[in-house]
Amino acid sequence: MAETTRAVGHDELATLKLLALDGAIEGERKASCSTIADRLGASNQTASRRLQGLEEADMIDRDIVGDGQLLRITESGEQALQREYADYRRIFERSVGVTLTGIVTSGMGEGRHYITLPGYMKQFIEKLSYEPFAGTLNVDLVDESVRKRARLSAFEPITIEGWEDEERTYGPAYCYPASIVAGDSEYEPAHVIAPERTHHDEDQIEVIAPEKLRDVLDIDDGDEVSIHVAEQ
Amino acid sequence: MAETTRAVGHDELATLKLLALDGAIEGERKASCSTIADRLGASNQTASRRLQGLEEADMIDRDIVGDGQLLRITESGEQALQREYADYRRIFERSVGVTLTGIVTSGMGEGRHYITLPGYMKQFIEKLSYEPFAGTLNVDLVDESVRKRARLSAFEPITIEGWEDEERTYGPAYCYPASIVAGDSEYEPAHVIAPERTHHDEDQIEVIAPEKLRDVLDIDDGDEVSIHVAEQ
DNA sequence: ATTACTAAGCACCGAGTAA
DNA sequence: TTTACTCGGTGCTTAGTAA
Repeated sequence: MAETTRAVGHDELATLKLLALDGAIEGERKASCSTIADRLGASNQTASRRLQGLEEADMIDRDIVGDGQLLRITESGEQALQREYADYRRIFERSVGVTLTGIVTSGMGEGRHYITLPGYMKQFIEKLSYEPFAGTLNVDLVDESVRKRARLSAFEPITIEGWEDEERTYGPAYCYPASIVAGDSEYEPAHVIAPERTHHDEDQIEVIAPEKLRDVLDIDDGDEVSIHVAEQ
Repeated sequence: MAETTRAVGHDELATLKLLALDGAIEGERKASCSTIADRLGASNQTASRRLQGLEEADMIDRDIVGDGQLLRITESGEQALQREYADYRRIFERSVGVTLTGIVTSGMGEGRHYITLPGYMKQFIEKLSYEPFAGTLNVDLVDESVRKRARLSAFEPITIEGWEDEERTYGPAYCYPASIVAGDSEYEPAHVIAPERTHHDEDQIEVIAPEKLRDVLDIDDGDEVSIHVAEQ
């Protein structure tokens, strides 16, 4: 396991939130310590240290360019903000689950190949308490859900460890408990499965379950399904 | 104007969030410094100080009862949390406006009386840039919107000052710019108007506009309307 | 103009203690 | 048990300075 990243304090998190409000999640943003200091109500030395701290904690990437710096929030920075967001949603909303919507589609059969590998399958049985059907349900997320998908990073996933054989290494994956709704039918248990290293703005999602979801839910390519990932 | 309350630091805000997660917005919650200290990852002296600070800042009410304390988040405490929540919504959602839904209803004609008083009317014309129709549209909010209504407190309102004549005093009110949707019609400009001191869980809302909304939107008692309060 | 180092001051933290 | 005070020690903040 890699060295766990240095934790950030609440002051640093507030600085990170400020950068996020400027759009530093979507891409690089130019800023200077003094402008940040003004908005924080602190000295620019403090702003400088906050940014250094966030960089040390791997929450931002920085390029110092003479008349300021180019800042970008990293994936773990976004996750920290998503966790905060989830807290506030839990405070002010009834439920904090995430419901993702999309269209059933045919993947390239990769999912089937990977999940049936013994190195993964053994962990599924142990950690998910069922033996998954040998295939994944691929779902093309609608635009709104592509964005909502990032909320998953605020949840505590079930971690499937990576492993390796003589030929190559197989990366870790995260599983999120979910229920799948299609029309009037709902199926549980199921899990959203995602590789540890996921691209930003991923527009597809894969689901595993003990049975063949296409059969038990009577769905096929082009049908709409909802994937409800439960709180905790 | 009353003495503006002492500002809270980010550490204190995090403590307030913790209490909110325990449900201290809805009602009184029992807690002790040591349990809070554990969850904060700090000493109970620090927890004690945080609670003192939050009380000083008028964000919580406390009753110390020997084997702990009874804590309740005040309205300004909830507002501070709503402002944070609004920040995170702005980061992760496309829009941070609030859309409230409800049913048109007949008020008791109080609104009409108050808004036509010269002490208020003069300010409306000056601050809203229109002369309101002499009456308010009363809307009974649906349950979900009763809760969402609290989000308004995160927005910057247009403040209508209170005043007094020989007989009595008239309290201040807040106006929030809004557009009103009924069926396929949308009307703008309009403002949600709320007295400064509002009860928790208020289930009705009043709207003013330059024209008689019942006429221009062709609505009557029992019709559903949406009130979109814009960002900023 | 930047960022960031160093050093002085001060505010915060937590142990001990009292009520 | 509690909460909250006092009091050292420490670490954070800011001013000044360098690059």
